[in-house]
Amino acid sequence: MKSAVEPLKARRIYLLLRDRIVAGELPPGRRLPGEPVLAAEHAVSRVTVRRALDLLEKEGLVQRKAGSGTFVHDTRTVRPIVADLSNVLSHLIDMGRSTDVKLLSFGYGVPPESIAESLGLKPGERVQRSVRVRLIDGEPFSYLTTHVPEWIGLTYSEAELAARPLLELIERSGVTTERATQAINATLAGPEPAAALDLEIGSPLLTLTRIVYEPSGRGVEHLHALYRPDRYSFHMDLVRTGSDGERRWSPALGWPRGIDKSKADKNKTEKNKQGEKPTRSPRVTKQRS
Amino acid sequence: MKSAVEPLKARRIYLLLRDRIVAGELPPGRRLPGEPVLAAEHAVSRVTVRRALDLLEKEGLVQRKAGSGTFVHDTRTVRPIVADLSNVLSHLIDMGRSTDVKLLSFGYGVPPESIAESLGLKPGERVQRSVRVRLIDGEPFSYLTTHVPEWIGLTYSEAELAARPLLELIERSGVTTERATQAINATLAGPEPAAALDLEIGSPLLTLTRIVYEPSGRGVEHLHALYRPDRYSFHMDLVRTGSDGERRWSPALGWPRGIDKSKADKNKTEKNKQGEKPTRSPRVTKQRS
DNA sequence: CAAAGCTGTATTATCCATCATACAGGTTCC
DNA sequence: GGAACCTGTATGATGGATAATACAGCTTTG
Repeated sequence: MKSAVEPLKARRIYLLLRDRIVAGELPPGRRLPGEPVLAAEHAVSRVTVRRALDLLEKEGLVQRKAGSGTFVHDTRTVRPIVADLSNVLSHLIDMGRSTDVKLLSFGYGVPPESIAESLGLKPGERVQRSVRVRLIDGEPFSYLTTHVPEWIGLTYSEAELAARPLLELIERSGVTTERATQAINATLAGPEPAAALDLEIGSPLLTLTRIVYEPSGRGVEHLHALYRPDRYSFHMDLVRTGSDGERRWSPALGWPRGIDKSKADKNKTEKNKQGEKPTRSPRVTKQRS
Repeated sequence: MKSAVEPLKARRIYLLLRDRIVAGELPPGRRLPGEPVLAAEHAVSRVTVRRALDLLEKEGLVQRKAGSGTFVHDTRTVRPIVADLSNVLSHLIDMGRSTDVKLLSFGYGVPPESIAESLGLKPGERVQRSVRVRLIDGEPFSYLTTHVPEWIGLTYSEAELAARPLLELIERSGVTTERATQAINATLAGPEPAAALDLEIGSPLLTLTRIVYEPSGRGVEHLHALYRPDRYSFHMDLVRTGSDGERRWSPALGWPRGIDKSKADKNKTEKNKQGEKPTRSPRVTKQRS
């Protein structure tokens, strides 16, 4: 029979420790149990424990000091970018950080059936396919694969795609975009995304699949996005709506400053809990839409 | 030099093939290249290729026929549950499927600092912590860790928690919930979640962290949820809003019918469940005939 | 300073995933 | 039927991950 492919022991221990760290069970600054102790606890050799700690260190979750110990790193310094549901990078703009785009692949052809179906294409209809990587401060954080019907794709050049948001190019071509559906999920990094995102194969990735429709109902863009979870995540504010019978959460439409708030608030609710009016975040929009 | 912990080759090839399948490059029904061909392509032995195919088969992505070949399975029969952003299982209700809850852990204590901070607790303030697993049709799909201030948690019993939604219990206690923030991300399964969700360690998971606030701004619930991506995903409809200068996507509040339709075709295959009981697969390491 | 920790590093032995190969049995097609 | 595929299964050889052990150098503590 097959012996199921089991993760390496080092990886096992890495995941275990990582969980305890991100769960807060091991708070920032705390010293981890010594390597011999960990080795005994998990019934592995010290070499294996060190491999696990190597991984944690490479991810910036712990910091090792020779002769002293291994300490949980203050992760607050390494925060992921925050995006709202519209995929707008919230405080990216405020902070004036720059994003670059690298175009990995560009071409035309007949798409796989699943894409054709979701775009509502006629059999054999051609699309433009592109693969892009987006970087922030030189570090890659997203891997985008897009499919656009050929008749739209032909209205802009390869260089334009690398320079401007795709949706802007689509709208410039005269198409009106009105409706979209998107799904968020998780997956593991295959070889190409892993290489492009500077990750190891098998790393976790956040996925977003979005299909944009024009009013007639035809699809005009199919986006498959992969995000590094340590550099990107989706945030949103919810408000309780509906009358008593059918209560549920709805996305807050007031504007995002939500995440920053949830963080700024914590200090506030503690110290001065008089209802200070939430300061309208100064919309310093760098105009990047 | 440290030889970095590299994923097993079998896993590598598994991920590669999986990507090509879900991307639609290998459409349902298509025969995969033969095992010897795959082995040559990836410069590995046939045994390793088989291990990769074993994984794909176990996930239902391919179907093997002795003497004939390995075929891409029609994945449309194995679709994840769909939830909107409010975390409401959309057509789950329509279809009359049942969800059960298993309570894995229940107790009171002082939470880790990161939780206390996000709930806005006073130092040393106690919380109720619970870990639950949610199942659909007997299969686990989510692993929920919740922290609730003690004064709220004491208003209901352990049994009630296992039977009713937590938020309902909180509101029953007299607390009004008004606002919440949530973040969606991805991670790898550690030992406990993996066991509870019937997954291998290192499987990808979708995460949702939600903090619910009462009007005064105090946190009343901290939820950390892990979802199996093959059984759960977030979907939403977006509409293009805003005037010309500042166009963006907003969540559509009207009801999703787009996604439901794509799934409405329930070609129930007979391959659903064999009589085998999934309780505990005896880890057969070696077997000689 | 000295003792007791700790991390960093090296060595050798063992175990397991992978390799290379061979063969059995089913399916497809001529 | 029979050739040419395919998957299923078994074998021994090999290499990399892990184990067990030892020691060096640093930090903290008394």
